[in-house]
Amino acid sequence: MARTGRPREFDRDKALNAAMTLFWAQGYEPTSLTQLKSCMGNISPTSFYAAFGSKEALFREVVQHYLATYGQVMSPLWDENLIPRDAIERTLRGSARMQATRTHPCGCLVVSGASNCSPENEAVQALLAAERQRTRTGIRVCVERAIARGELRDCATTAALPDIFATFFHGMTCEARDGMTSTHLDAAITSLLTLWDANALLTTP
Amino acid sequence: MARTGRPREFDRDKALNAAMTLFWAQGYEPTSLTQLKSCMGNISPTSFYAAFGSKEALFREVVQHYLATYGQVMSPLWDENLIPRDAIERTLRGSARMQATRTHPCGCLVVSGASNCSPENEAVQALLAAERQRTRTGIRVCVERAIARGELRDCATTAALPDIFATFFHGMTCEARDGMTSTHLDAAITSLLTLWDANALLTTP
DNA sequence: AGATTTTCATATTAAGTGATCCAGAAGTAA
DNA sequence: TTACTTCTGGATCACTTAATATGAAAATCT
Repeated sequence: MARTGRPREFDRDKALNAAMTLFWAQGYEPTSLTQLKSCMGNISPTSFYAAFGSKEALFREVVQHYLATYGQVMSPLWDENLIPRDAIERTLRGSARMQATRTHPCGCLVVSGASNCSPENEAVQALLAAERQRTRTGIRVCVERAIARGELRDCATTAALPDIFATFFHGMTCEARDGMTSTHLDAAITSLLTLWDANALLTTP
Repeated sequence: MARTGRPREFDRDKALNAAMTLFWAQGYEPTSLTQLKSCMGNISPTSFYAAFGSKEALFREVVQHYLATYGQVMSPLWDENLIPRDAIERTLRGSARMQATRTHPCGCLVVSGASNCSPENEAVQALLAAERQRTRTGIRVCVERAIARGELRDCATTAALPDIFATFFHGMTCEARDGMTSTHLDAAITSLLTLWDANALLTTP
């Protein structure tokens, strides 16, 4: 990108990662420019704005970076090569493990990154809301695919499965942040999936 | 309380309710004193501090008020006269209906009231975290009581039930705020409870 | 009445907010 | 070298934050 001129003295990727950690832990609004600049390597305001544009632009970049890395635990949802049940199980277990890992802030950035917002930052809130909606759609598509493939009965219980999984999925953020371990979440997922199996249809091998 | 002196010109209860609505919608930190004073009836800073002490003191009072009113949807959890399954079902359905009602902000204040916090407001965050822990305990006690009463099998699946219900319960806040209707939540609860029934023991009538 | 108590409106505080300006430093390109 | 581009540090911007100070207004109590 910058082929000429004075080279940047700080590592942009490291700074982005540090910002992600801070936003992840505190959320968008409570995180101040002062905190950000500090954790990004004591960079100056000028350097900050030259490199990232604004606080909101940085947050949007952080979200993209999060989705491309930690957020990939949800990629099974969109993998049509996987059996639907497998896709959902992998997503839930992968998210549980990721969200409860203590090497970074707990919970999911998309769920808790901008949950408290004043009216002037509605756009930031909407950004994450849209991403959550995408997840719900992915879950629903998986369940519908399972029904279409004859792996799941088409009944009232299975019709509610997408909402159950989505609610449980988003609830994990609260639990992980409150200290629930990956082991506990995993056990809960195991039990929750018996709800799927109780409505599964036998497929001839 | 105030028997003598100039009487207060604004309605303290109405002001508290208005503050609750604002905190409920935006969360603790993004809600400014200016917004609060405005929605509480354009009261002056002096009146505000005389009546409520500080922003944090007001929030604590708001939480108590919330627990004493809207938060009562969880009271079945502590009602030992109820059959455990009934206690949990009433709590879930009552919360779902309350959280999705549009006459006030969606979701649960205890879950979303201080989810984004800077370090200096950890105490506020801890206040709500403690309340959520109380809920988890209530759910767990219900399940354990059901097992002790012989209404639920004592197995791995039922051991995970408290965590499932708690995670789902806290997840409802995210769903309700994102627009999920009471009807959808209710249907999800119905299906989720089949997980209980699948592990229920027959009680001789 | 007059003393006391409490609330009110206005102005103001110090600190923090996100964001910009400017002069100089440190590179590349001719 | 000289011209050009980009980054850095520090000062500063206008604005908002939560919280106070001051003095007058409005009630009760003696």
